[in-house]
Amino acid sequence: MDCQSPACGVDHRQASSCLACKVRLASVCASLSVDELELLEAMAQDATFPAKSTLFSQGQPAHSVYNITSGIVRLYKVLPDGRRQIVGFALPGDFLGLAMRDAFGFSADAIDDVAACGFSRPAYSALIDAKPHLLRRLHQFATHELTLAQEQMMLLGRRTAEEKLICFLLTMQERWGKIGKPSVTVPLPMSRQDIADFLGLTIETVSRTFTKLARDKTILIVPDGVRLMNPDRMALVAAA
Amino acid sequence: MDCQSPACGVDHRQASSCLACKVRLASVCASLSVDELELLEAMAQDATFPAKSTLFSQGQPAHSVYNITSGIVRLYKVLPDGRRQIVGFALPGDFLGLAMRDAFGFSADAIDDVAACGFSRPAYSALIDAKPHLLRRLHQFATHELTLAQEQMMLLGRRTAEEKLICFLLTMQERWGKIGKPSVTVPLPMSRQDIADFLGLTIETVSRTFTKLARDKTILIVPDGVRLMNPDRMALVAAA
DNA sequence: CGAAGAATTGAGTCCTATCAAATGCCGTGG
DNA sequence: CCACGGCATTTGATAGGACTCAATTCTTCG
Repeated sequence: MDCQSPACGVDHRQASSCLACKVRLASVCASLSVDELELLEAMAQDATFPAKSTLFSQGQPAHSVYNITSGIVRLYKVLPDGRRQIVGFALPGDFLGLAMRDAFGFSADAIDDVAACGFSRPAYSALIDAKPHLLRRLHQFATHELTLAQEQMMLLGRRTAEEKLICFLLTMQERWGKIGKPSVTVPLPMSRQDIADFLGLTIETVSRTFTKLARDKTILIVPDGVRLMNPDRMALVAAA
Repeated sequence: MDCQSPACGVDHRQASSCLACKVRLASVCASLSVDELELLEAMAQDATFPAKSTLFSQGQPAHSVYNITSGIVRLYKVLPDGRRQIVGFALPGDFLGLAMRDAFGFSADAIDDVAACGFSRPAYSALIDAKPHLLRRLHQFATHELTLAQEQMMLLGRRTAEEKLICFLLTMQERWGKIGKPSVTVPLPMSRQDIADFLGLTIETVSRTFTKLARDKTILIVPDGVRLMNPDRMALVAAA
């Protein structure tokens, strides 16, 4: 893997055991057998990205794909005048490299310290050709992402600021829950600006809406997150 | 194929020749050999849907997948209170059935008269298992859809009404162009309400924006479509 | 020709954006 | 330990773009 980012710390030793990988069962790798995992380890390059560094940028040739193993990544597009839309947050277990052809269609920044399992495009292609069940798994991931994207279109196009924020918090709770941290306290490592750019709002509106929900006793704002004080009422608002 | 829709006219004869299919090369079927196409013909069910009829509804068990061969379909989600978001328009060559698990995640209506090539889920699954290159093709389609969805998120979250409409018109021009109808006159078989629900606007705003663009001499409004009088200026606005 | 639906136009309002200022939060260094 | 500087966040005041409600005009089609 030729790492594109100056911030990228490539570990040129073999990836530490895939078998022991904490996110394996939640990732695309869940479709692989023990033998295949060993094969994978030989091809994978562990990479770490410090908080606020860039994994890759929109338009850059897409040399690698990544499996996020820890940390959180923001995926975003920008217009020439600077307007930014975050198209998703990648959590541990998520795969980066579905929606790109030769060049990346969006940029990706590490929000906190991120560890990822990288594969060069050639290695990735070879792997796909050799392992149809891996392709099936990738396709499952792609269709799942597509479903999420459609849900997000509904949110962006038709929901109010308060609904947007509530849906976002419930979605994050569910996503953290799926990777082993179910709790009414939802970690929010991203900034208010990130949340705004994900929900199609301004930072001020996000802040005001947080304040309003806190006054309502719907949520409790805690350092780097929120506690959901009334998930049922929130679910009612989110109900699709 | 058990057709779910009362409006659906299933043709229980074999599909008329896939080889002669006008949209084959633009569809998922482009990945198949002549032999495989013959196999496909045996499994496919031609179906027609009159204008304004429903192909399937959100939440309904997904028994079939479809290849659109003619006409245009709107794909949309609705909230309990009636707010609607169109997540896409399916044109000839497009495949319906990527983003669903057991149930359809969105509804689909024929806008004008639609012809489709239907496959039952079991037949579809069997086909995927037997033909890895078909799966690759489907995966290509899925990632392409994902890229479009991300572009749409940018549009819905960060663009103004005028930009939304301009981007929409250019996108439709390009899509019609790809299936063999390149022209500065862009057919718009869908209603203003459909366009509004696709762009996250109201019908009034869409109408006003059309009028404004026409006054600017940027477009010329014609029956069931528009003529782009200044594609360059439009492209400048759309530039991402 | 007339009815019904679709689209346009008009007037006024509201939600969210914008501009601006104050407050809070940390990490640094005296 | 605490003052300071820089940044993120919150809060306030105002403005504006899109929405809402309402009426008119245009199409389509029996």
